[in-house]
Amino acid sequence: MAVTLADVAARARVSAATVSRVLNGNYPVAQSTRSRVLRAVEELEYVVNGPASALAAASSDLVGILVNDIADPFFGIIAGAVQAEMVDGAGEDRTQGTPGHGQKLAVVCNTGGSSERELTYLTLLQRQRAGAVVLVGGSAEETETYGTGAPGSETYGPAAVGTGASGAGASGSGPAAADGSGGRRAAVGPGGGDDSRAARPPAPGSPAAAVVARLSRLAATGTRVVLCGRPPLPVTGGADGAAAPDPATTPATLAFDNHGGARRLTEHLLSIGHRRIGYVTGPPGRSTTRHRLMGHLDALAAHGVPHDPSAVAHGAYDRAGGYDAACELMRRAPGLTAIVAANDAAALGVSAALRDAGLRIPQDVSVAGFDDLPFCADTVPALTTVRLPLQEAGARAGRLALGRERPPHGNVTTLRADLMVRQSTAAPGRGVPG
Amino acid sequence: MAVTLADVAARARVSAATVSRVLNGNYPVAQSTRSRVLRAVEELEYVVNGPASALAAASSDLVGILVNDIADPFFGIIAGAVQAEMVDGAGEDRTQGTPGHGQKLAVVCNTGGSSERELTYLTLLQRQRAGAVVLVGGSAEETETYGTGAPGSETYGPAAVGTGASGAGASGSGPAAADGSGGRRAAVGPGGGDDSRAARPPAPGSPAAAVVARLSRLAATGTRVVLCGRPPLPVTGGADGAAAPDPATTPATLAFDNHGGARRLTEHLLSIGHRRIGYVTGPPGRSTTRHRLMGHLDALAAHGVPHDPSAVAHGAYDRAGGYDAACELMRRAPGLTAIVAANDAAALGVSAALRDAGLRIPQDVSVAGFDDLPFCADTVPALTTVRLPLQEAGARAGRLALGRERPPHGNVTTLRADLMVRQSTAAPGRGVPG
DNA sequence: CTGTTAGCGCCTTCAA
DNA sequence: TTGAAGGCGCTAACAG
Repeated sequence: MAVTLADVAARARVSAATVSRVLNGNYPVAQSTRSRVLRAVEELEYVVNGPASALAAASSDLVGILVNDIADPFFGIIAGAVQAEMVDGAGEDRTQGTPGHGQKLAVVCNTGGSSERELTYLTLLQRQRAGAVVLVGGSAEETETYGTGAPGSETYGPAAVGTGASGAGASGSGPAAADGSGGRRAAVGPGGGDDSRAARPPAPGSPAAAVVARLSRLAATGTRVVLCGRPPLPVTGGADGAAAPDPATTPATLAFDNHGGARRLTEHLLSIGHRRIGYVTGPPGRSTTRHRLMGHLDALAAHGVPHDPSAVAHGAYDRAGGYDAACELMRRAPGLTAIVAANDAAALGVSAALRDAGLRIPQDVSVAGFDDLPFCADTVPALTTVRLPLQEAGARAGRLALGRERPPHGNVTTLRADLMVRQSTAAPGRGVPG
Repeated sequence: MAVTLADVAARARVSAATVSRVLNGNYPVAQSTRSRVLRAVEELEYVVNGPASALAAASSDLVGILVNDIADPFFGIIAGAVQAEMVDGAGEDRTQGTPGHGQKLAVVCNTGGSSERELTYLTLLQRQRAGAVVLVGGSAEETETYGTGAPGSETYGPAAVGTGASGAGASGSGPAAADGSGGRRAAVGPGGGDDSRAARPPAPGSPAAAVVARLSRLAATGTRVVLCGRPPLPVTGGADGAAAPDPATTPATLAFDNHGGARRLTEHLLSIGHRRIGYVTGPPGRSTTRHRLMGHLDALAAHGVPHDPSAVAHGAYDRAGGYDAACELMRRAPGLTAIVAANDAAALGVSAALRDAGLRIPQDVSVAGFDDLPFCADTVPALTTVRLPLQEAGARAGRLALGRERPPHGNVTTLRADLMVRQSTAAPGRGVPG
């Protein structure tokens, strides 16, 4: 059917082995032979058979990029940066005449944030013997205790996401203090509350646990695994061995400082006088959702502002989620003078809801987002938000996946999250009417 | 190293062939044997070797989706819809226990709109023996004659993109009437001006030509090729054979009615009284750019409004391009009462530029976009635009790629483009000051 | 229904 | 520097 190596070899009057060596450029070949082979390749329009070469070489040039939502620019920007890194980086000893040879095929897969689909794609990629896998965006977490943010919901209790100062293994510390009554963690310094701690171990048997297991196996079989905008993998193996995480098998991680960014954002609002601040969360069961909310709550606690559960509404990372959650907040938490959304898209929805209710931004109510997507500067009023270095994160993830950049000590890097104050936040106004 | 079929076979005490049959579910196997095999698969955590099976079966489950800009929601939405179709559709006779088996690995590749990178990815996909390739978004075109839109620039001359009523093979009809003096095409009925005609043939030897060639070869070797939001492939082979396009080798095409949508949008503005209408184009050398501009110009011509080349500024499909182009328009074309942008993101930039110049929308100047991305409804004021059925396009493209939907007669479907009138357009105001 | 037998196209020693 | 030969892991006839 298709042209094969043997055809090229015949035409160039050499053996298949020689053609292979020319094409892979990893072995000395006489210049004259080389050009003869190259010409035959051209004339025959030969294209390497990827599966065959992957089979023989036990490796492929596939690199998978898993994202939660491909339609969300947050992921698009990161994925684009990863891909750009792959394309640029592979141009070194390319054999001219065979375009794409030596290139990585960086492909993005859309998981919709579901661990099941994540698992499906990981399996598919493992089947293809992908050389690397980059997972972008928050990981799924258990959500049994997810409710309305009321006291007793340990999921969001400050203790569960402490600064580390409260001791290791805090996950069993119970529901206490979820209402923010404990100001004991007020001294959280900068950098003390990032997302670089390992994610909470998922329930055994859950899809999330399966993802973790499969990632370890991938890493163990030579596939580079990179986590980008995602917390480090939980330490597995709990009871049996207490085995220290093997650096070779521990995925390189680039975590955003979601917690710190959220904290600084809320601190900004507090500093300009707000006391009744509403919060619209992301979807339940996502690490990012939890980290951002915790940053917000920690800021409140640190400033002695009691946490009012009714000021937290559960939303999603999109416009509709923000809109609905804002409506709910207006209904049940009158007096709010500011609303923080878990990301920019949700903030857009919040703004729309407020406007539809006849409230002005920021004169009546302040609004803030998170991520600083490109459109933030263009909204009216321009949105106060937290800037995440998406491009940089993607580029570094790409380099890590290629092995062109050494992972940092401990395999975890935390990327800064900078406050961007714009026009959507101002001193408290009349607030949401009661 | 890794677990192989033979390992599973040994453990299940059957032959490798039987294991293969169980896994592929395409052949009868006794229930008892089947479950024994499945258990062995589980216990050994066996994962099929994709390359090996692709080699043996001479096909793979890889499907490539090529987009111009993965960070642009326009592409993200379509790509997401394509992927969703792949995931949902394959659930039929999945062998429980081997997640992902029988699934397609739909992957998106970011071309940046460059034919070179498009070619690179096509080569890579061809190497992997991808089962299908979906190309999303306008194709690259030659741009030698691209200038300031002045008369004489045949690239944008109405004749080059006629309704078909003016006879076949109109591409040589010269630069006449580019100033809109000919109202002869005023009677363009609905659906008469879509993008379903074949794209202009690229210059021989250009990367764009190479893309066309490679697509034909892919199609000829059994890879399904689908064009989505992209004009049909130009008819190749010009002089020699005049071979009628082989339906089996002609890619299925889903084209948006860019031309008609743009025309209707400008007609809307004309109908509410605008006469001095500015236009911000997309990047040069893209079919979409040309089609949309032509729709605009045709509407002007049809209404007897002379075309003023200085009212057309060349931009890009992003916010920055819109901003800069709008600034240029304000400088050189005073008196504009409306500005149409080639897409929504650019419209955002146009709006920002106008606002920065102290102009109100729509009281002073009306603004319109194209695509109707989700954020359009949330801008202030809400953006008048043209809605493209992105989800539907992606879903159908996915089904075509899977062979689950028959391509239409002639292999080309044109998707509607509906005018969405919102608050950013109104009766002419004071316009751009001179 | 199940086992046996050949390759699929390429890479990689091992010789020459 | 080049050729010959074996095998990567799986699938697809063909027998039984």
